[in-house]
Amino acid sequence: MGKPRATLARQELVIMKVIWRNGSATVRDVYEALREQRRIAYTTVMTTMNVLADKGYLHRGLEGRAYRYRPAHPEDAVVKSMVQEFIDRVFDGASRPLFQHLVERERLTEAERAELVRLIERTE
Amino acid sequence: MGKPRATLARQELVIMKVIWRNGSATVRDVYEALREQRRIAYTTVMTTMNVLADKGYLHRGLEGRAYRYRPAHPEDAVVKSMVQEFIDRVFDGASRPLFQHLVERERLTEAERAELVRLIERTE
DNA sequence: TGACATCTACTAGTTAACTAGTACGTAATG
DNA sequence: CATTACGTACTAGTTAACTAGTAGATGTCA
Repeated sequence: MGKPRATLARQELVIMKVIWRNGSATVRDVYEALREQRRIAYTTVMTTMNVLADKGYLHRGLEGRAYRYRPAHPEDAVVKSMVQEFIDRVFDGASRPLFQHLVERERLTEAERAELVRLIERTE
Repeated sequence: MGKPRATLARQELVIMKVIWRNGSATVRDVYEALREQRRIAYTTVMTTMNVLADKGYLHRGLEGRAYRYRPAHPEDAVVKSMVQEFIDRVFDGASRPLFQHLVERERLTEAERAELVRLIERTE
């Protein structure tokens, strides 16, 4: 009895990225882009894009005889909510542990550390 | 044709957290813990814990007439790989954008900023 | 105009995640 | 010893995600 999740699934996010990058896209546009990476059917892309429209992530508008899909929300806002969901799910809402993981994740050079500090200081 | 994912699903993570917190646990232990939050069947917990054992996240050992489950990997290591997977999936492997989101995510007080800077400086 | 390309709508099959029931064995207890 | 409690094994149903095929409409072009 799985509960309905209005979140972006793996492949849905891949498709959204293409559309965000292009500003808008047709099924064919996305199909061509995905085809460069792997084998996938045109109809698979179309079905997923219609799911995204149903979920409210995309708006459809007729253009000639094909539909053109536009993002309903800016990438930044959607990614932000994904980060929030991840923090909630994995760290019970606390962002500090994630910070910790990030700074420990990779060996930071002196320059990179300085860069991060600057990033923090700069933010209001 | 979904591909097999050896990742921790939502409810699986919830259960792992209980077991990490306790060091080890029986099905009943986890069942009792989850019951405090919501309605769930004993057998549901058991099935999921056996899935976790199958996936290699838990080891089972008989104790009396019940099994005792122990984490196969420390929480830190598993969470680390989850962070990595998230960064790969959402930010195409770049951790910087995630940093950016984090520092912008919440209004940081002066003290919190200082805390973060200290965290960065402290890390080797 | 006939063949072919292109696009949508509709249908449907697979896997993972999640859920829980039934059957059955064993231990405890009156 | 009969009943109850508790644990596992096995089965199975639902939803979301992912995938792709078929049918049919329409446009294009030789």
